[in-house]
Amino acid sequence: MARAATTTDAFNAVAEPRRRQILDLLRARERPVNELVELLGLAQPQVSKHLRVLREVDLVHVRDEGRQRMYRLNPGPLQPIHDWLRAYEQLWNERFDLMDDVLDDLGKAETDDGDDD
Amino acid sequence: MARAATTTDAFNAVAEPRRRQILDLLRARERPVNELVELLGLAQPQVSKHLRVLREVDLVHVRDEGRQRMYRLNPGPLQPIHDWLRAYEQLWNERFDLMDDVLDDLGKAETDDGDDD
DNA sequence: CAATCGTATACCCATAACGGAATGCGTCAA
DNA sequence: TTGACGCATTCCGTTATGGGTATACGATTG
Repeated sequence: MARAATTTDAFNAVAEPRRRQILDLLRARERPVNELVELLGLAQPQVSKHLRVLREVDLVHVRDEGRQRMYRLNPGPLQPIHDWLRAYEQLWNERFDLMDDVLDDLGKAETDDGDDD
Repeated sequence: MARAATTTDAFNAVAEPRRRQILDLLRARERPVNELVELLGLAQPQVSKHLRVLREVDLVHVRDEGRQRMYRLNPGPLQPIHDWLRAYEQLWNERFDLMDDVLDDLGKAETDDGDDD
């Protein structure tokens, strides 16, 4: 088996920096492929391919406008990532990092008061 | 070029579901590889390999305890992901999704009543 | 109608992931 | 010391990525 497809979910889709850039650019407003190509400094086919991935995980919506295709951000699928991170958020915000040192100490002290061994 | 290495950053490392599971398990407390193997139902080598990736992006710390290796969560590297998502968080919390429908309608109606074009 | 623009797709290549299986290596027990 | 345990590493095969380049396709223009 290989790595999970980039189109599996937002986690995989967003692991690619260029695709994050694209989403960042679309946060301001919808844009045609053309414009993304210039802003990213990538070749047009690569941009189209990244957009395809983003489309497949529903992170962007497309709208036909003449011969242009306007891409618009759809942030919804990012929410699961945020939800998953929520449980970790407190771990670095609080003083839980102090527990780091405590655990380290315990690890070194080990069987200080235990008669089990 | 291939996909960026899983050890490039936390984004890539946590794109893999199993690795997210491992982190979830380590959130409760530090655990030996052994225990993760049982809880995940994976073969031991695969778990060790996932742990290697997590180590390389510094999402876990290891501590030697006899012939066991205790793995402990280090949530810090997750923060950049959270930071990146912060800009999007408001987009799904607010009523911005209403704008979705409006824009969709505009896209379909297009030049229905507009002589702009 | 032909020519051109804006995009998407097809193809090629180099790279590496992930799982499986075998093995290496340090630690502890008898 | 020999053997068992806990874990890491190596090799294998399959799969798909992401960039490059060429091309196909619909829409607009002349």
